[in-house]
Amino acid sequence: MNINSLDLNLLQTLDILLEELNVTRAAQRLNLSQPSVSAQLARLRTEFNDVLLLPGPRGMLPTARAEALREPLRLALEALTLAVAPPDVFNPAKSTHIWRIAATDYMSSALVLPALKMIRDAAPQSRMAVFALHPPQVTQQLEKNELDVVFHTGDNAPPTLHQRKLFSERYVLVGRYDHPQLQQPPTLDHFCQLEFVMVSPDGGGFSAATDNALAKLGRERRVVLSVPHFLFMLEVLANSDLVAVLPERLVRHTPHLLVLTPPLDIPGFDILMLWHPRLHRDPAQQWLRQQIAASL
DNA sequence: ACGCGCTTCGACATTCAGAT
DNA sequence: ATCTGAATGTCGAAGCGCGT
Repeated sequence: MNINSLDLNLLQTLDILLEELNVTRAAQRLNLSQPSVSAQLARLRTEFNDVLLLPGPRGMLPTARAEALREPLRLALEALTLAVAPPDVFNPAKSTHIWRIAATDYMSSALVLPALKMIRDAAPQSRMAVFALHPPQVTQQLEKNELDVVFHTGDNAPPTLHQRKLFSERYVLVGRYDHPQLQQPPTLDHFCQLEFVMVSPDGGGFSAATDNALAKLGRERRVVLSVPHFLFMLEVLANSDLVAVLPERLVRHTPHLLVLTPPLDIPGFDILMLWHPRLHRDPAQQWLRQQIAASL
């Protein structure tokens, strides 16, 4: 018996033959002609080196080898049928899935937080793991099935991944609510005299989109503090006279901060949701992506 | 003898993989 | 893209064994 040369359809035929013990009825069930099933039985006999079914009164009688095959064959075919069946419709109420999402702390605040309640309500037994975003590694992480979904800015998104634009973000000027220099919307001159804190995810950066926009006007600002995380920046803003230019969604639920429109045009950015083509049609993953998009 | 069911055969069609 | 050969299917027919 060489499993590589065995036609799986022959096993299905044998299974039905062992049930019916009648070649004619087996042929009817298989939608084949009786001679075809007879020929398949002949091939099965060659493969198993056993006659398997002996002609008897009103049908066939199984050999001991055929009897021994009956149960394991049935179980194997059932397992195969289950394995190749179309995936079940995803049922969030019963799901114990662990969702794996990569995001910056800003994206966690803007995206994961709104989606969390919807996901928790609909799939209370599921869990969520948020990973730090490392843009150069996301393609590999998705390929290795280490992540389900990645939040990414619109520029430089890997083209091999599926993507959905979630929203366009704009920048706002933020400082503490009683900041003495923010009680009136600042002019460009006042803006350039403020002292800024900024986020540099890679650490140590003192220039960002705001500085590029200022440079086009021949102006510059004073960035006196560079931090790696948005969370620490919010603490700095609330407890000092430093100000920051931040994505609007980061501060829309922060009560003790003043949020103003900057006195110059700073190009915003798009936020995308990225996922691997392998997960594109997965019902559970489709549900997760729907929840995230619907929560915005 | 007859009916039933299995096997085998021949002729032909279809599908598929491999070669060109 | 096309050709070729193998495998497998169909149908119809015939032969065989067995039970009635």
